[in-house]
Amino acid sequence: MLSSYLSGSFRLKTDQIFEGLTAAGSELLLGSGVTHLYRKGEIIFREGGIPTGIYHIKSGKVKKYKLTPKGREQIIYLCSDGELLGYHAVLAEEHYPDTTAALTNSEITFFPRESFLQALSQSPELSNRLLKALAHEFSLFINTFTNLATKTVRERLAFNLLLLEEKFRLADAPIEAVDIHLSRTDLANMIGTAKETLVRLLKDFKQKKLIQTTSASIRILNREGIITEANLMGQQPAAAPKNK
Amino acid sequence: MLSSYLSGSFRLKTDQIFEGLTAAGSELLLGSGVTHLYRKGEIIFREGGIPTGIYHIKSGKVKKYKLTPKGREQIIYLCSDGELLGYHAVLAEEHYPDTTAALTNSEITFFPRESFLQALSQSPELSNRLLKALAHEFSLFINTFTNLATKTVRERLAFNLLLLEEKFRLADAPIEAVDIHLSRTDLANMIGTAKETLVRLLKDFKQKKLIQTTSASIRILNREGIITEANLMGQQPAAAPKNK
DNA sequence: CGGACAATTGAAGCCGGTCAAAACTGGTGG
DNA sequence: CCACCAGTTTTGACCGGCTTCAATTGTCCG
Repeated sequence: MLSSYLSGSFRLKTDQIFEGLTAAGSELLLGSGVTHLYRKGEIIFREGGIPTGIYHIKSGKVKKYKLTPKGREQIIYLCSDGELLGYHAVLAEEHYPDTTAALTNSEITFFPRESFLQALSQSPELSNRLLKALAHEFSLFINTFTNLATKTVRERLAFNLLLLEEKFRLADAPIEAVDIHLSRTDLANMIGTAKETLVRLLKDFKQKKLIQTTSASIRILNREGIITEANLMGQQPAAAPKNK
Repeated sequence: MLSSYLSGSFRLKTDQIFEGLTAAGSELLLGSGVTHLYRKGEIIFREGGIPTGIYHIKSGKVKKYKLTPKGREQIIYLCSDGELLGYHAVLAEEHYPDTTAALTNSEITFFPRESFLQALSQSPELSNRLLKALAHEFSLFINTFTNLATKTVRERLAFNLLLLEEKFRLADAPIEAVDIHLSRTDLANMIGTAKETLVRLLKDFKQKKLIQTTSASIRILNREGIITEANLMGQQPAAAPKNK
């Protein structure tokens, strides 16, 4: 149950999408990439824009978000190195549905639309991998969606801290030493709440010794406690269906 | 702006996914289908189940939902005739992320997993269509997600009424005579609120002559009014960026 | 050492959830 | 055809989680 929520849900399966592709088209694709450095805060593409290609994060972290009519950012997803960006819009032949901006300085490779589509047409394997990745993303997103719809802010915060811990964990680092490095505003916009509410909840978790905070980062001290707060399995007796 | 929210967002692009496919595999696929009648309320597949194939709705309507720990249903999407079900899980090679149940008596054709995958491997066109459909679904879902995260219940209700009006519109019927036929509970679970809240808002809309209700259906009387309630574009002056 | 921005705290009020009861509806059988 | 029952819808009352506005404190850099 719990594992089904957490496992794998911190990263999309786009990591190795280009790896080991054999068809001719994929070489063409890989050769056509241009790498560019984006500075922290820089926008990579904008909602409503016409997609001209896809992006691959070599290093760094970016946020995908949508601007609400009221001017708030709703963060939809955090991408980190290895992941692919902007291919939905190319595939769907639609404008970008969201905006992407760098959270940290990031190295990102751009592949032109045509090369991508050509590679796709010549490599059934690439096509299959993308299908699988998209379908997988979907089930993750459904989870996020349901959480948002049915959980309290406190529960969502706890849950997101667990996900973020995975996402900010360095390849070799022990899980005990993961610093979640994200501004209060961004974290609030991820969870879908106001900054102030977020701060108060963090304070509460801190007082309960569940986490440790500085203005720049958050670290989980008591994972079990956070899992309890996230209330991932509801609190009704696990195996007792109602009367009927 | 408005059109970008509404147009096309009432139905996924899976309608004609099987139409006009030429490759050998697709004939095999189509031949392998078995049609079955599901009665209102019947469950087609369950969250956590192993996907054994995909479903195609010949007639009727179904809801996709996730059961929350507290036992509530969060409805993720309504599917109507022509749409495809359950292919995400097959493609991702994962268990079903949600449950699907018939809202009305429905005729649904089942295609076994193997036939589907074989057709996919033999028909690049099918593969492309699925990619496009999935990518499109994504942008729709991002919209729904953002709405949920940032809008009030009242706004979400108004917005969903507009979408539902499209979905319940019969092929030839004028838009003025569309009856949205959905229980209060289902509608509440779609919007992500309590039945009682929903009822009170409907009452309010009714008093303002925006809609007309019976216990079994809802009809929009004043579309402009509902659009206003949905507040799709925020209310700040359209073209006046702040001071800076 | 300021200055600007981010984080925190305080206070007030409303939106929306929950519980409980009443009214209504559609379907059934006498 | 009517009375009845089960399930759904509607209404009422109450409360608590969150949002908002406003002011204070903290932090990072040039």
